[in-house]
Amino acid sequence: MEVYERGFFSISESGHQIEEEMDVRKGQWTEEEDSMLKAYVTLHGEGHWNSVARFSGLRRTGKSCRLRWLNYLRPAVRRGSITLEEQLLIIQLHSVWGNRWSKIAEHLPGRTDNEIKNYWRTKVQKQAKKLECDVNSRKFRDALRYEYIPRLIEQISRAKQESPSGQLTYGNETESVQVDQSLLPESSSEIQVTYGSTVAETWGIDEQSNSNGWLGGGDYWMESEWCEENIWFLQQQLYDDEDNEI
DNA sequence: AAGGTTTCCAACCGCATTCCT
DNA sequence: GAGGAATGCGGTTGGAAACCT
Repeated sequence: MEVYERGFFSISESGHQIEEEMDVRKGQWTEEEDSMLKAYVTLHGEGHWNSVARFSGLRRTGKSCRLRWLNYLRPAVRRGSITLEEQLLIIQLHSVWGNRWSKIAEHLPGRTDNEIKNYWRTKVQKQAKKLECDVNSRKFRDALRYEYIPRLIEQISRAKQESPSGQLTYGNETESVQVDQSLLPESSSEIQVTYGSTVAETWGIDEQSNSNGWLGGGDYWMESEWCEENIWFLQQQLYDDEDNEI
């Protein structure tokens, strides 16, 4: 069903402000609208979204056109599920910048702020809810630090070992990813997470993996050098992936 | 198979910031 | 510098798809 709403298009032309009232379309974009927008932006470039809305023939607001282009139609947009490296990077960057999604997105080539925000809300916040704590709480940060991140690193490492050529497969995807072994944590020190069993269950970690030496991985995840170094490294991985895809 | 529930993500909304005159 | 328009950002919502009973 098509949804239209009476609204104003407002653009400036030769220094004069022009306002025109017309029906504004809302809701899901059709293929036809997508190709109209794509064609217009390809021809005239990005920006001036109110003009795009007016002159492309689309009955959409400038805001809507911008969002559709940035989150979906832009050639650089990377589709598909978030990879392990990306998950790790998102968690790390979130610990640095909080909910500044666009800032985080800058470090994940091809990913949009919207996608990252959605990932955080649907995946990470869900885990916090299961643990009955706030995402910003100490308890949850520790759960990420001592349980989830080591597990992610372990998975990346395992995938690397299984596929020494650097070809990692996540679900249906095949990606060219190399993980620097030196960034992986040393064997476990003595740190114990008191609510261990609950957390382990929540993250889907079994007894075997709990005792394999990764969990409670000591101080490798401290806010300073490790973080910056690792963020840099993961970024390189992601940029490399992009190059390989071209 | 049907109906209910949950999950996921595209898109909207309002506010903040930047840009332009 | 002021004011208004354009753009950007983050929170939220709605609906389709997937999953469960």
